[in-house]
Amino acid sequence: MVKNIKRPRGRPRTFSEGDAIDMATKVFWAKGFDGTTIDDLVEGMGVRRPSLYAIFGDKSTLFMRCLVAYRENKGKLAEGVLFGPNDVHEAIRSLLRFAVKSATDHNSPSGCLMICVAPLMDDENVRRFLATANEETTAAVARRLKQGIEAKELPVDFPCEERSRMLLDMSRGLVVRAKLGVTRQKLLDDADRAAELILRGQ
Amino acid sequence: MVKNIKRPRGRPRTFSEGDAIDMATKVFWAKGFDGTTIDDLVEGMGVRRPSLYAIFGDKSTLFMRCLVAYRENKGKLAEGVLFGPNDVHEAIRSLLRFAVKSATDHNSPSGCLMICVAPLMDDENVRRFLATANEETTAAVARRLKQGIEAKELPVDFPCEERSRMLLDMSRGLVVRAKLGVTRQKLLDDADRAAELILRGQ
DNA sequence: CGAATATAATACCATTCAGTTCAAAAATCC
DNA sequence: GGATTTTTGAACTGAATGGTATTATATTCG
Repeated sequence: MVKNIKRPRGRPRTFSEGDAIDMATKVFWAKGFDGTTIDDLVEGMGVRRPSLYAIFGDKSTLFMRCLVAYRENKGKLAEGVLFGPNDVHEAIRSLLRFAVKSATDHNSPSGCLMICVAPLMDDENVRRFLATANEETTAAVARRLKQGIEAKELPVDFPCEERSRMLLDMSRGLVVRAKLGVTRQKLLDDADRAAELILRGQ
Repeated sequence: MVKNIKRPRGRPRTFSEGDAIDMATKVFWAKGFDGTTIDDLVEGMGVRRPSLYAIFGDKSTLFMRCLVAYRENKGKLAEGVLFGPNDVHEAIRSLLRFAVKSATDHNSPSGCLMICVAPLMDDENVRRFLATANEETTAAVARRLKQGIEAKELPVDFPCEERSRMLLDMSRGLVVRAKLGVTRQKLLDDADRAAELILRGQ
């Protein structure tokens, strides 16, 4: 029963909506919002101008969709790493390494859409989204650290909230350096040392 | 002898070159390179279009001048803090606090030109400048940490280079959060804790 | 097959943009 | 005072940009 998806009425699309969003994301990620033209998007997404406007709305609306999809993708992967089977030390180390790998992946632009691109935008929706995402991510990392306390992997007085903020600040710093062209290997080494310091304090 | 500055030949300028660069810097800092139009600069700098082009060159050239001036200004201030009369712990703490204060100053845009704006630019000169600045700043902080070892304020085996990179990554994270709208007070508290952790490992 | 529907493809439009031209104005030099 | 120099001020230009209108094409439904 593969043919369960009933074809819609009119002429079929030549692209998948999800793929198009992913491609648009890469364009914005590489060039920034203001640096991206509609023609860049048309070329990058493989979607013609009128279809682009009809299906995704204007440039700001499209960016917002990209941002939401980006956070969902990266968030799921990060959560998998953070709440996987590893102990807390390995989980945190892997989280920082994941940030570095994502920011230095040669199959996508360097840096991070939510750190290097979106914060510069003059858009209330974007601002709110980023602020909320920051709070939620901080809370998630803090939750994982608390689990580490419960598992006796961290001292009972470990300052989870504070160290969670530090971890995320650290990852932002590593990601910005990735954007500056520092190599993946150097950043991965620094990520390991940062995890070590933040968790064990040495 | 105040009148020692001989007036140049033609019609006098209605602006100071240095002030104009400072104002242009604020415009780029707030809106990003691609988000800034020449009209924004004309309005922000108080310099008319033809004068702007005649004196400062095109938009990219002007940006580069702003970037150099920005680094010189902030760099001098940061150096004063870092190599001032304080012990190494206070110096490092003050350095992080300086970054936070600069990124949350209500008299200038939030964030940092060299962290939030310039890395996004597709310009080889800018890239080289940022990479060099990063290396030089890392080296300067490491030098200050080594002085701390010599002054017996840090253990002899203190990993100066590594911790210097961590400190700067941390400051980048704090600055990005400033751009997201986190309050100065919260960031200052986190800066204090970060300095504590990075220097004393707890 | 013919009507209906949805996308593709092309061309178009008004606006904005980076950068320029040129006459008028304000100063110094001789 | 007249020539010279430099900036100002306003208007101009060609290209690029965000967004749209229109027609052609591919598909389903009856």
